[in-house]
Amino acid sequence: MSGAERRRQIIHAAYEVILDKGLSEAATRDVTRRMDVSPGLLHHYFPSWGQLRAEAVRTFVMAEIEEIDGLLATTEAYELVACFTDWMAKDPAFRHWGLWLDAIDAARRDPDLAAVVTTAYGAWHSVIASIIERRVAAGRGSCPNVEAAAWRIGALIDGLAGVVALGDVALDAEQAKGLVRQQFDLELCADVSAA
Amino acid sequence: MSGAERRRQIIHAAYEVILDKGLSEAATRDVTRRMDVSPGLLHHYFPSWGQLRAEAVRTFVMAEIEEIDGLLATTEAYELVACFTDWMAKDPAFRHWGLWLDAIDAARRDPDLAAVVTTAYGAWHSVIASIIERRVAAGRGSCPNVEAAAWRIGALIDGLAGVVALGDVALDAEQAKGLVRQQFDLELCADVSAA
DNA sequence: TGCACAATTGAGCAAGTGCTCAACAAGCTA
DNA sequence: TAGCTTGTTGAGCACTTGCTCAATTGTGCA
Repeated sequence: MSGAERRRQIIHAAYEVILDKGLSEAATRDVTRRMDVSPGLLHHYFPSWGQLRAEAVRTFVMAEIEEIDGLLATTEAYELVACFTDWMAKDPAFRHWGLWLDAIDAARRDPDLAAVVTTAYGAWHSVIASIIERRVAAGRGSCPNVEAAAWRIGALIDGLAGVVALGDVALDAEQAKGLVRQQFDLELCADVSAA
Repeated sequence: MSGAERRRQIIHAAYEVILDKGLSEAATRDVTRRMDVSPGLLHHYFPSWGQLRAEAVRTFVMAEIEEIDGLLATTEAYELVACFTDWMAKDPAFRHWGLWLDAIDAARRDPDLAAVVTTAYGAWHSVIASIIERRVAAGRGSCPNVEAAAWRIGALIDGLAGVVALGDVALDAEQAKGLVRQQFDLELCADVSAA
């Protein structure tokens, strides 16, 4: 197998392991075992587990953002919010948010991950801001401070993801969807001046 | 030293270690080393590290909630939001949110922690709901759906805590404070019907 | 065919993990 | 004083962690 292909395969296996066991409990041997290769192979391609971990998070978090970005690009303005919230809650257990929540948490102690999360956060912020801008441009509401609104919606989703992914009875994916939709409504007709 | 006192001391030491190293990296030996006692002592008081960990999180998270609850109890209605946001951002680096973010994240894989987080989340939700209710009762705004508003504000704060605690330049504590204050304004004069 | 270089192996190391357990110390009761 | 309970010790076990490295395999070029 070629070097580049193997590299990609390792990143993918690492991603799956992290999704299963969580960032902090995933181990190098989990990855090699899943690929059915020797434990040493991993370090032939990646100098350290930390770097592979960050690379795996980067690859798949950015892929998710590109996915929703592409989806929104072919969506009419009046359907943007519905499209966005549907995508957000595509898994009823919010399982695809696990990696992201893990990454935000671990980034506080891992500089490699911090860089990844910071970049992703910027992209995420842009996606939300562009939804608001397109809706305003289409004459469907006004928004006095798009930046602030985008920050609020982004943070709201992260927070909701934490509760829903908890799997408790308190809040399910559908309710979270509703709450985010209402937030868009609040932001798109509000008259609150920026601080 | 009496058993009960020693127990409390261990919980406190565990809390400090967790605050330093994070939930997933903190170890039993860190706790005993910090107390300058033998590694075995810990298991004389707690059957497992997981249970001590959950107990430490429970103790200090509930203490935080009682703190803000007590603070709000002696606050006039028109100052409630300011009091709340000041308390929320009492540390400019949001360091006191680290344990809470850690706990939410780890709770997905740790049933003991899940129970703690669920309870705390309920209390947290009540604190926010009561702020809204008291402001409405004082004639300072209306809120068509207090439950939904409280969920949104709670999740918003968790999400913002994640960004701010990241320590990046993107968003600081003061900005987070402003965003939460604006959210209260949005919720307290909005006319969005519940889903 | 032979050589070179890459990919791959797997034993193994040093460090760290939670936890056990026989032994010891200290204080209280009988 | 003797005995018992309780707090405390620390060596040690079985296991996992990331990572190393000499040895081996395999593939493509000369």
